[in-house]
Amino acid sequence: MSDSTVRDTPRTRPAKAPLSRKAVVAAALDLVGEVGYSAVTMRRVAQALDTGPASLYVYVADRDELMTEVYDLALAGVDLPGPADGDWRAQLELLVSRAITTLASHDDIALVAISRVPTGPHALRILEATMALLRAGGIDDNLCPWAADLLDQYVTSSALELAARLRDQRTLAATGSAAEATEEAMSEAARFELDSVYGDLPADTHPTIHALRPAMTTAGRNSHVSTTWKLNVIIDGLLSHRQLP
Amino acid sequence: MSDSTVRDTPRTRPAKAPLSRKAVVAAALDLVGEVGYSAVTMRRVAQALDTGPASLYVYVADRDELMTEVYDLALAGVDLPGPADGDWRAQLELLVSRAITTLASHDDIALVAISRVPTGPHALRILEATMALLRAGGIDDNLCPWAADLLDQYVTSSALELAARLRDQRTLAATGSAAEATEEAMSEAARFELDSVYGDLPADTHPTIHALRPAMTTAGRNSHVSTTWKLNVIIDGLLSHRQLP
DNA sequence: GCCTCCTGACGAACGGTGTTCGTTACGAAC
DNA sequence: GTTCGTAACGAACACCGTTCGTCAGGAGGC
Repeated sequence: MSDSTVRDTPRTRPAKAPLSRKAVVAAALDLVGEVGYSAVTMRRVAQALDTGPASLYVYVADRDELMTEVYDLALAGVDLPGPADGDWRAQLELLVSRAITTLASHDDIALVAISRVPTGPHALRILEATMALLRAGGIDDNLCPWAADLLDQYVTSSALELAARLRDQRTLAATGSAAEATEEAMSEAARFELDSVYGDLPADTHPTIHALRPAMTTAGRNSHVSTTWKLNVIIDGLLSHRQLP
Repeated sequence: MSDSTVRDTPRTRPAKAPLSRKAVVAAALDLVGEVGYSAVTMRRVAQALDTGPASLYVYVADRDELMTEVYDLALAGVDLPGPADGDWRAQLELLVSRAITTLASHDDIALVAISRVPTGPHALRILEATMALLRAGGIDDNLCPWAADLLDQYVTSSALELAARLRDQRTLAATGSAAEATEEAMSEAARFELDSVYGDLPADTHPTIHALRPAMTTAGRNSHVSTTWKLNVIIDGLLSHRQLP
């Protein structure tokens, strides 16, 4: 960028680690964290690797395949709980919340899992651990796949919800001058916006929303406590459907 | 396209109903059903209305706003259950499954609801009905918003899963020569693909998946029975968390 | 009746996207 | 030393969302 005395021909470039599938995927994952999922373009990935977009297609079929790999690499950051973390239920809750926070820390990468059943090595590693915990909890063998699928749906959608919240927080922190952009302040802003929507609703057509309006906003959608509450709802539901009908 | 004798100037065009926000949104919704969510471009919407892309921006701020409107219009197709449909639980199950199938019939339109809390009139109509049913089921007032949020997460993610399955079915029906593209055959194909993934897994690193392999595939991921099972799991979980902790 | 003004319509263009093609240049094998 | 397969890449294609400046046609004032 600055070395204007030396021509920046490919020959004068410093080291330039050779391209590889792993390097491409790793660069894309970093970029997802920096600029966001939808802003990760083939051109930007190439630029980060100091090459042109066409060069990426040697290692990756298309953007879809690249993002599928990025998704699995993101899941590599999820540590599996062990016996030291408590009984099966405590471990399952820990695994699920770790998966959610890890995925959400990479923006909307969970979008990859929404139309596809992930089959990458780390996705399978987590699926294995999930089903082992479910079996330990006494879920019927024939129901374990469904239960794991339900938990996966919950993980994916919660990760996307959390990612959207973090993104809002970040953009608000960037534009907000001096006002705190803490979770508190942010929730307050979102709460206010939603509250005005619910507040404008006529009481005769939407009586329940009207009556529950205080609860709708003070509860704080998407807060940590609501997330754990929802997960406990699902696990208890699973326990009451332990056996085949 | 064919009338080559008459110049197709704007002046010679037949009727051309005047543009309007409703007309734009309706055209976009139709297009979503025909070509799929991601293929609905401003240019295609404009073409369907026999105009240019720039003309749309008089009625719609950008593609995001258009799709948000399309989402709510899609929800207009969801009929609310009534007392004739059974008790609160039967009605809630009916409402949720109707929402899922309706959304999924418009491809990936549910993507709109994933980063945003929908606040359109029909979304609010359905939220009102959902919370009323939850209250009828004895869910604590302070928990109703969380419960509704959980159900909404389930609806959205299930709609996207179902939409992906319908899309696969359609493309398979288009390419498949004479082979039946029934749900059975399709499931079979997807099952085979997944089965090979699970089958290649070494038993020592993934013992649970290995042991449960028959259940993982015969169960038929995403089948109707698994969907209703999952919904029942959630509702029973909600019932066991009726009261504030 | 005429003129002005305003607003919906839209052609053209900008900057970006994913992807492909044809050509290089380099390293290994013979 | 020559050949050859292939990674690298510059250029281009067909699109995309969006904006700008122009144009036409109807409403309102004189």
